[in-house]
Amino acid sequence: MTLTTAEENYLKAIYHLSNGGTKSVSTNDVAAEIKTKAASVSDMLRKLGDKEVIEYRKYYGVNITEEGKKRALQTIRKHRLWEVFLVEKLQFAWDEVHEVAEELEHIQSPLLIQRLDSYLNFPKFDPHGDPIPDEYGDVRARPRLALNEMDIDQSGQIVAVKDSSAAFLKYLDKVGAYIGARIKVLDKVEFDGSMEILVDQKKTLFMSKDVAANILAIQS
Amino acid sequence: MTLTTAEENYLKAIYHLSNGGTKSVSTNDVAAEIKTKAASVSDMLRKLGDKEVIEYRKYYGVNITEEGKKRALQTIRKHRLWEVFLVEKLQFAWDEVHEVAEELEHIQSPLLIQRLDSYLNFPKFDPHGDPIPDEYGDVRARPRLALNEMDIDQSGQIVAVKDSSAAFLKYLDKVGAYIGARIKVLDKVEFDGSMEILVDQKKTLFMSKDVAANILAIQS
DNA sequence: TCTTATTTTTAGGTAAGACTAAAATGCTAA
DNA sequence: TTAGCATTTTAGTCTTACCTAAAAATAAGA
Repeated sequence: MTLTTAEENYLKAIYHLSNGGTKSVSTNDVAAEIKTKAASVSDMLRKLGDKEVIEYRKYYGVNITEEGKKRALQTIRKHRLWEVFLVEKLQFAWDEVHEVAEELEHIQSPLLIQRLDSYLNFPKFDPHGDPIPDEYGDVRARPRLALNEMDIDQSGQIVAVKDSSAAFLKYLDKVGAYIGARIKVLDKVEFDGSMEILVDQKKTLFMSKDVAANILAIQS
Repeated sequence: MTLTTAEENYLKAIYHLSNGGTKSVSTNDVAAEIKTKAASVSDMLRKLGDKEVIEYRKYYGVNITEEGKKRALQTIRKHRLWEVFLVEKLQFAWDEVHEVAEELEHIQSPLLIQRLDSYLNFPKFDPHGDPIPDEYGDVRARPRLALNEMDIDQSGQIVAVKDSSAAFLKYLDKVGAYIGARIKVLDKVEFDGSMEILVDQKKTLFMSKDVAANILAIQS
């Protein structure tokens, strides 16, 4: 049973909103995520329920099924592999890749994805630091913490951002932060939570608590 | 003004059937090419006429306009660049690329195509030997002739096939011929037009006139 | 030229995926 | 426990792209 592009997009949205399938999701939430109207979502939920990728009880929101989770992860895998391709091979900036990957992820060809994966050397993370599921939908997540949770003198590496809006990504680029950057916490201001961060052992960066909370790192 | 995927496919079909815009095309021909019904084609022709990419006179078939030609060539350019990518970078066989390229050609991103072109080193021909239009729609064609038109002792290089059906491509692969192969005509049998061809200075190949007529080469 | 055969178009219908407006359901606070 | 509000669903349209069947236009042969 195959899914249309629209169905794949709904399923992906439900997967994300449900936190990887751990909680149920309301019609309105899906509508907001997909930027469509609740009435359209109701229609689609009935269809996805029929296809058994979600469990749908009218008026009570949806839960994603195991099959649905698998499908969503396939789409996410394709999206993230294309992002790696765009950044590593075609020199896209990491704030330019999302829209194009959103189209590319719907190309139907298992062979294509297999070959792309191999061509990119089986990457485990996309340019935003998000993990790439393997072809069975397994994800090997790294423990991460937000920068504002790190203590003074701790070192690590930026691996992801929470808010990956173009605006925030642009801001990071401008101040010289990026996924993969090696960082060290030089100082934390008690009363407002703002921080002083050493980037790549040379540049010093000041950031508000809000910004720090949006940046995820692994410790080292 | 943008075209939908279906509209792009119709336009491409009309471009091909009209021999690059040199003759007009009938509704039935388009229906056969697209594998749809004449009634659906009539609908679409009206729409494409409104968008001024074709000139449509009811009951008299269509002619592609300059704007339409430009659009069709853009799509062909994208298709062929993706084919090069699939064969050169992802190790696809040349009889496996068509379907996937058919999907990839509809991805909307001028930047993507520009970067892909550059990444592939601005190829001028696709894996089937067909020329890749530049971003303005210009094509630099090489003079080619069918193998059966070549004389004994003439040398050249296979650059394309007329019938690029999977069956024919598979057959060529099996006998050891391919786009790019250096060839020399060793013998031509008068009464049935069959030929003996030396491939890559080592392998000798017998082929019927029909097969030879399907293989295009440049002389050297 | 007129009748027939072929091609093409129109008319009317379907399915997907969106929409608006209205009805139904569930939740909460009095 | 029920009135009112928020959420969700249903009903009815719209557009795109397809379909079949029937009508109209063109082309061809006697």
